[in-house]
Amino acid sequence: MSAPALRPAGEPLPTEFFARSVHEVAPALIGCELRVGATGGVIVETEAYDAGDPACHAYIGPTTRNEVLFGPPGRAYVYLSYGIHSLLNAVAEPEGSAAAVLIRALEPTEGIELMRRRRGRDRDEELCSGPGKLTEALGVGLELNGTALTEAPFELRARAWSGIEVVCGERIGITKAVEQPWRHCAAGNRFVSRPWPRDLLAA
DNA sequence: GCCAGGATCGTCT
DNA sequence: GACGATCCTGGCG
Repeated sequence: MSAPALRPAGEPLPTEFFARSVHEVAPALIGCELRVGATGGVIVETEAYDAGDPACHAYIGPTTRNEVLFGPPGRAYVYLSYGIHSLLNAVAEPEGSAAAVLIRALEPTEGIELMRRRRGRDRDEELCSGPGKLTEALGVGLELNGTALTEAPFELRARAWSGIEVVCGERIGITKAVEQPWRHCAAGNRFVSRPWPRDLLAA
């Protein structure tokens, strides 16, 4: 499987973008622009979950909850966490291979006033700096589970920033396979969900 | 500034 | 009946 060539900034991401290893898709999404309706921002933090990963919802096999993970790539997998927060993932890898990228943080760029109202916060750093926060700011709920990220209300465009440095480290908030360095961040970005540990490796 | 604890509910055992 | 891929608040220093 060969990696797609770099795309011009601002070009919509095609479905094939997601039809490769989740460990390629996760860092490639850093710097891409995600919009949902009138709101949006630049992706600055992601985490990869592959099918052989005990922390991945697909690890236990297909269920009614995780069936979207086993479907075609480029779809949104949205689920409820802690009974309160909707978390947004991008399904990756060819159909039948269940893997996904958790979108953990955005740098807000579009519809900031609307996001402030939805979040009840004013500071830009508090709008989308966490997986539960960004779904609230963007208005993403369970009803979008299974919809294509290449179609409305989603809009996903190629890397908006040039010369971005992506760093990786251990994932956050999980109890299984915590040692896997599958969290990816835009280096030095202040909109990530939390500062990364010292031992982060340059990727 | 840091940390402990509570909220809340769908999914799986 | 237990458990989260989380967030916010309040208490303490």
